[in-house]
This record gives sequence, structure tokens and C-alpha cells, in this order.
Amino acid sequence: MHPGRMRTLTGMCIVPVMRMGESVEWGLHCCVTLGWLDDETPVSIRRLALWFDLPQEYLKKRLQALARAGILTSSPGARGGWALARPPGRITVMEVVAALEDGLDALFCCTEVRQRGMGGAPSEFAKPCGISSVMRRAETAWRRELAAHTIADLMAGSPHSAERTRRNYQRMSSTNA
Amino acid sequence: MHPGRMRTLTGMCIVPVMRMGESVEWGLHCCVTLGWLDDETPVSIRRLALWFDLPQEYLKKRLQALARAGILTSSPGARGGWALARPPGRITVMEVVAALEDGLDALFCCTEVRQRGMGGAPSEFAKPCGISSVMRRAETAWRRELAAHTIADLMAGSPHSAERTRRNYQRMSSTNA
DNA sequence: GAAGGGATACTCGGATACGCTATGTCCGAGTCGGACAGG
DNA sequence: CCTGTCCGACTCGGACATAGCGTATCCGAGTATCCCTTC
Repeated sequence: MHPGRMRTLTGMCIVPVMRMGESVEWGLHCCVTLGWLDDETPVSIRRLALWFDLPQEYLKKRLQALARAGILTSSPGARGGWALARPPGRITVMEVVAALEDGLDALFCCTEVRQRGMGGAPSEFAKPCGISSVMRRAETAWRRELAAHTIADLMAGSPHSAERTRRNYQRMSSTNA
Repeated sequence: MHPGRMRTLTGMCIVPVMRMGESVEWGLHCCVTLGWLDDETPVSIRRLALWFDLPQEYLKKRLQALARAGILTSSPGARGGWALARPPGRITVMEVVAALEDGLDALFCCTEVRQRGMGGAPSEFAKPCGISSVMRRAETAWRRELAAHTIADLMAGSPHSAERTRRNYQRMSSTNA
């Protein structure tokens, strides 16, 4: 178990209900940080985990998912590590969420309950289920909002965090890691 | 196990990832049907489960959640059953979803990762996390869309389903159940 | 016909079970870069 | 100086463990309706 965190990051046993995984937050912060650092040399998983105090092995697993989605690149060997695969302005938040939620087909999955049982409506199957339509509309609004923002937007959101990050990262690199 | 359904409704072992529970679909269909039936006498859980071919005991549990949320009313005793607690036009889809997802505080839960580890930003805590803001905006769009539709809208979506439902339900009531 | 009592048909809430997911850890295999030795 | 070898740092992918949730079932207790008996 990761030191100092017995029951997930929150310190208390969280009760996730219809919620995105924590790794979405991790992945987005990693993308933003990699964008800020942007100094050609990739960042190792050890430093990334140290930077945010996250479980190294599991973070690696999630970043691998981002690499499979073409969002990050990983270079093996010594001096290897992780970097953005594209300029931050061309990576949307939606992409990161979808990659980390492993596909994320639909928040609401219509199982055509209306066709089941004695209330079945066999003659109207051509028309889409009204419930499903409403759900889909809502989800589209959600996706559109997420797709409208990129990593670059997040980076620009707190300008002097960028410089502080670069400074602190250099300090960390020189001291121990 | 419910007959004919060994592994959830879909017939195959579904892989829910960041998804709403099936009971949301059940609950919405039940609300719409209760709205269509609307003949003063409440509908028993047995008929409701038979109507959609859903597991009776578990459906009951979910409808109890809707009752706690003030969306349905349940009357005990013989001739008891379930009915809408309010006119369908005053029950939003959002309410039903929230009740069945048991609170549904937030799709994305910011754990303030930015404060953790060596990259911590103690001086800027006052400003909200940009990632969290984007997520919240997207989720608000989703909620707004769900809150903009009521059970009455769903009922009106397929007009002659209403009559067919009433007819079939009467037939079901007279035959066996 | 009215009152009382039991059967029936429901609901409520708790206890239990199971499969799957998210989270977390560990390990072997592969790969890159640098150090180091031998010519 | 050049080349070959070795080692360390790093990634990849799989196996495994754990806790919590959604789904599902069952049971005891309560309650309202109906019917049947009794007066």
C-alpha cells in the first residue's frame, strides 16, 4: 500500500456512486504538468508519482492507457519517461476522460426494457425510446463541454503555476530524484 | 435468480464503466407507465415487475428509493401498491436519476491532487482548480438537460403507447394477475 | 344487519450473496543509454 | 581512440489482492382490505 494513504487518496473510505475514477484527475494533472514542463526530455513515472504523491505503479498503468489512446508517448530505457504526444492545444479533456474511463461508451445504457414483459411494444421499435433520447441529449451536452476544452486551456488557466512548476521540478531533479 | 436472466438483464455479463445503474431505466419506465395508467388505484410491485419482466424484489427496493425521494407513494395492505406522488409534469428526469443513484453528488470528484506531493501549490488554494471547473461546467450542462424534461414529456413522446398500455394492463389484470 | 376475527395481499426494512470494477502491488521481460574494459 | 560488454534506469504487460458497489434473493414484521362467522 502506498504510504500515508490507507483508503484511497481521500483518506477516508469514499463511496463512489456513478462517479469518474480518481485516475481521471491524476491523468489530467499529469497532462497539464507535462505541458508546463515541456522541455523535450520525458518525465519518468517515478518523478511524476513523487510530484503528486500518487501510487507509482498504478499511475503508470493509467498513463499506459493514455499512451494507447495516442495522448502520451512513453520512451523506454534510461532517460526514458512520459511526454505529451501532441501539442496541448490538440488534446481535449474529453479525450483524456474517454481514455482513462476505458472507452466510456455511454453513461446511460438503454436495454430496451420497453420491449420486455407483458408491456412489450413490438410495433413501435423503429422509434427510439424517449427515455434513451433524453439521456443521450444530456450526455451529448456533457461531452460537448468536455470536448470544448483542451489541455492548453487548463495550462493557461493558472499562468504562474507554470513557472512555479518548472522551478520546483528543477529543484526536485537536482536534489534527489 | 430471476428466471431467464442469469447475468443481469442484458443476458450477457455487462461491463459497466462509469455508467448509470440499470435501475434508472427501470425507474423511469415505471414512472411513465404509472403516469399513463393513472387510474387512482395504485399498482402492485408484482404487476409492475411482471409488466417489464424485472426482478420483483430488487425493483421494489429501487422504488422504495423513489418513495423516499418523494417521487412515488406506496400504500400498504391489500389493494396497495405504487403511484406517482406528484403530477407527471412536476417530476423531472433529473430527480429520478438522482434518487436512484442515491445522492449523486458529482460525476467528477476533485481530490485536490494539485496540493499533494512536491508539486504542491499552497499559495493558490483560494482559486478553484481549473480541471475541477471544467468538469463542473460539463456536469452542469448534463444536469440542466435532465432537469429540463419531466415524466410528462416522456409520456407525451409516444402518444398511442399510452392507450396501448392501458389496454394491455387491463387485459393483464383481468386474466391472471 | 352490525361487530369481531382471521385470511389475504400488499409494503417495509434488514441480512445475505455474488460478480465486477477501481484501486493498488509485484514481478519478469524488453529496451535504451552510459560506464567500463580490452584491443 | 574504438569497440564490445555489462549494468542501471526505465517501460511494458500480466498476475494477483482488496474493498466497495450494483444486482439479486429471502425473510420477518407491519398494515390495509376482504370475507366469514357470530351475535
